[in-house]
Parts: sequence; structure tokens; C-alpha cells
Amino acid sequence: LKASRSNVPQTAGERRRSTLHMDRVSASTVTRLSSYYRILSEFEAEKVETISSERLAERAGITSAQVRKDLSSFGNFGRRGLGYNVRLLGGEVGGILGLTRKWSVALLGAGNLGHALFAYKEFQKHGFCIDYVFDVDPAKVGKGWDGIQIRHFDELQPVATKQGIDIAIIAVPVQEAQTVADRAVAAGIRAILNFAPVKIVIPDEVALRSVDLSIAMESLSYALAK
Amino acid sequence: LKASRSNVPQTAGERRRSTLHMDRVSASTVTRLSSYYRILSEFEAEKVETISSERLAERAGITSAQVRKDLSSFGNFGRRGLGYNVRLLGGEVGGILGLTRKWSVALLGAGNLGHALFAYKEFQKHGFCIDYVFDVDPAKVGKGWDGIQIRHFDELQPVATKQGIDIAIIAVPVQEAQTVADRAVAAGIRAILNFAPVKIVIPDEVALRSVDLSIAMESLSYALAK
DNA sequence: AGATGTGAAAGTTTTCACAGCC
DNA sequence: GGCTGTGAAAACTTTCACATCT
Repeated sequence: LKASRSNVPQTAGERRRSTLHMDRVSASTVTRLSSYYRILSEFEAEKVETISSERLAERAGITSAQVRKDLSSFGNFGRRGLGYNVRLLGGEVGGILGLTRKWSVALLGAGNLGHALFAYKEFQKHGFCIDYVFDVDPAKVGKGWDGIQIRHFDELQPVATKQGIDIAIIAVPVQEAQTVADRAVAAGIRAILNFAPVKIVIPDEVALRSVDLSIAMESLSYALAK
Repeated sequence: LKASRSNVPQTAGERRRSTLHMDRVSASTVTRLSSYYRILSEFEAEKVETISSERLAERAGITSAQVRKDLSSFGNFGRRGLGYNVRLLGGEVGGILGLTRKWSVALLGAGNLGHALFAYKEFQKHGFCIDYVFDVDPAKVGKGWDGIQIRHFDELQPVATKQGIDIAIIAVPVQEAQTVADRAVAAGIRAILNFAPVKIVIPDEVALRSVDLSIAMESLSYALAK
């Protein structure tokens, strides 16, 4: 989208180094960053202080060159001859991924999948705490999970406006997914994680990621069928 | 792995066309195949008989050249000037993905996530029916979901040997994931779908796909943080 | 005319390999 | 000696564009 800055002369004052690096980062790099973050937490728990790209790569199941390239898109975090400081690098990666600040998350759909996501420990561990749950089913609205009350979908807009919601998780049946996404966008939500197996169309400025559970399954089926 | 055939002269008699095509197919192609399959089912439900790569691409949100390239790795399914027959192509794609035969699936871990996967409609719709559920928790073992009894993990090996299990879904906590995977492999299971956010190490001949729910979330967080 | 199937071109991602610093 | 950071090469993926068939 935006032109790479490397050939744009720095006009209005020098920018900070760390921001200089971010030309255009691929989705796979961001995905790997998540796994580096998890691995760094593991090493930190194991009281390891310093780590080489080689050892980080080993745990991630990739090459050390890949690790260094990925990290180098964001800055120079290592020290030649030594490696990376585990705690410092963890902090940097966490910062890049936006895990140092708290995001307000709303769960749209309180069915089986919704409940599993609500209870999913890893979300909490990484600072994603589901603050609001919405559904249309009168049998569910008003009930609570772990102290969080399930609200009616009609409250999405007012809650988003008053309290602010950063991320919406769509966990409704396929047929309703697009409508629910539209309402989330209308409510001003800027990021959507979609679990319904359907292509959601929303404006470009809203971030969208989809997780399709069947696709992984079908890829296995393909592997077996060969 | 295998050399491309294009420059290998056909020596010992003509091979069948459809098998000739499969050199080495990328993971992204297989992923897109899943989405073509879903879209073709939709078109079939809409009573559309013939479809062009252009219209298929439009629904999938990609280019028509991509659709044609993907399909051409498996055979010549279209007719020039006309397009593809929806029902026939659906059958071909389903066959390629191994969706025409029934796979026996075991769910390992009967927690929240396990339950959501067990109840997940899309798996059933695509012919993946969970036949067995295993857990270690004595409070769960012996109880049943929808007529399927939860068994103790120790029964995995005998059940796999006697009844045969094609695919194991790992839905246990991170710490136990590797152990559970090892036991699945030891029981002779050839395909594993892992939901624990950890790198599982198993022999190459066992197919493994991992779905990490946090990674999609962190990718959104990254997008918001920019 | 209309749309596929496919080489060749363009673009992207990964790996190599080594200069440069600790 | 050890290990990062990074241009250049290799590998892979997507798009173009057109010959080919109905």
C-alpha cells in the first residue's frame, strides 16, 4: 500500500531507529513473531538469560537465518558474538505484537464454540480478556459466565460507544456471520477475529483474521488420501 | 521431491491424465481447494450448473488465474469456452481432499475446547464425525456426550488397534500435548490435528496440522498496535 | 466469441554466506 | 571464536497473457 520509505529522504527531522525498520512485514513474519514470543517466555521461565538465533530457531522448528531476518525487520535487538537477551527481546516482541497493552474484547455468539473461546486459558495468558459477551438467544441473554453477563446483540452498539471495544470475536453460525460483522463494524470496532467458515467482507480499514477449523481438518484428510 | 515430469519422456505406456498432474502441491493450494469445495457446494445449492474460474474466484476473493492454476495441478476439469460443471468439479475436489470417504476421528481431551469441537457442525457437514472421545479425568470418564461415551486414555491403544482411528484431535492442555501426541503415534494413528499452542514433534510419516487460536488474535493485536 | 490450461514474467519468501562487531 | 545483521541467490508463489479448444 504505502511506498517503502527506504528511498524517501528523511525530511522533517530524524525518525527513531526502531521505527525506521518497519517497511512492510509479511503475515508469516507476524505469525512467527507470536511463536518467538511464546518460546521466549518459556526460556525466561527456565531462567535462561541469553539466547542465540540458532537455539530460538531450533525450538520454533525453523532456520536461524529466518529468525534473524524476522527480527531485523523491527530493529537490532541482538549483540554480535553474544546473542539476544531473553527478557529484553521478549519485551520488544511483546511490544511489537501489542501485547503490552490491554485490548478490550467482545465475544459475539455464546454457543459451544463461544464458550470454549471464553474459557480459553491462552487468551487470558496473553492479555486478551473477554470483557463482553453478546447473543440473541433469549434463553442465554441475562445469564452469566464467570461473572460476565451475556447481553443482547442490540447492546453491542451502545456498549462499544460507551466502553470501547477493540476486538470482536465472531462465533455465530455461518448464516449470521456477515450480518454480525457488519454490526460490529457499524459499532466502530476496528478488528475482527472470525471463526465462521465464510468469507466476510468488511471495509479495508478494519482488520480481519479468520480461523477455519475445517480447513486444517481437510488438509489432513488430503494428506491421508494420497 | 519428485522431479517434474514435463521433460521426462513417456516410456512405458501412456499414464492416465488425471494422475499425471500431481507433481508437488503447495499447502496454500490445498487450503484454497477447501474453499473452492465450500463455494461449489453453495453454487450447487443455488442450482447453478456451470461456473467460470472468474466467478469462482470472485466468491473466493482471489484471481481467476489462481483458480485455474490450482485446479490444473490435479487435472483438466474444465471445458474451454464453457467453464466447469459445478457438480462434477465439486466431486473431483471432494475426492482430492479425501472428503468422499469417511474418516474415523478420535477426540483427545474432553474439556471446553474438546466439547466445542465435538459439537462443531462444520466437521459433521464435511464428513468428519468424532467417533471416540478420550480423557483422563475420572469425573468425565464413563459419562457420555450425545450417546458417545468418554473413555480413559488407556483405551486409546486398544480402540485404535481394534476399530481403527484415522485422525486424532489434540485438545488437551499444553503440558500434556506432546505426551498425548506420542501415545497417538504409538497407537498407529497417522494424522493429528493439534490445538495446543506448542510445537509437537512426531515422525515425518505422521501428518500434523496445528491450529493456534492465540496466533490469529496476536496478529490482530499487531495490526491494531501499528 | 468465450473460457480453459499453461509457459513465462513478476513478485514474494526463504536460505545462503559473509562482513562486521563482541 | 562466536553470533548478528544483511545483501545476494535460490526457491517458491502468483499473475500475466496467449495459444488452444468448444
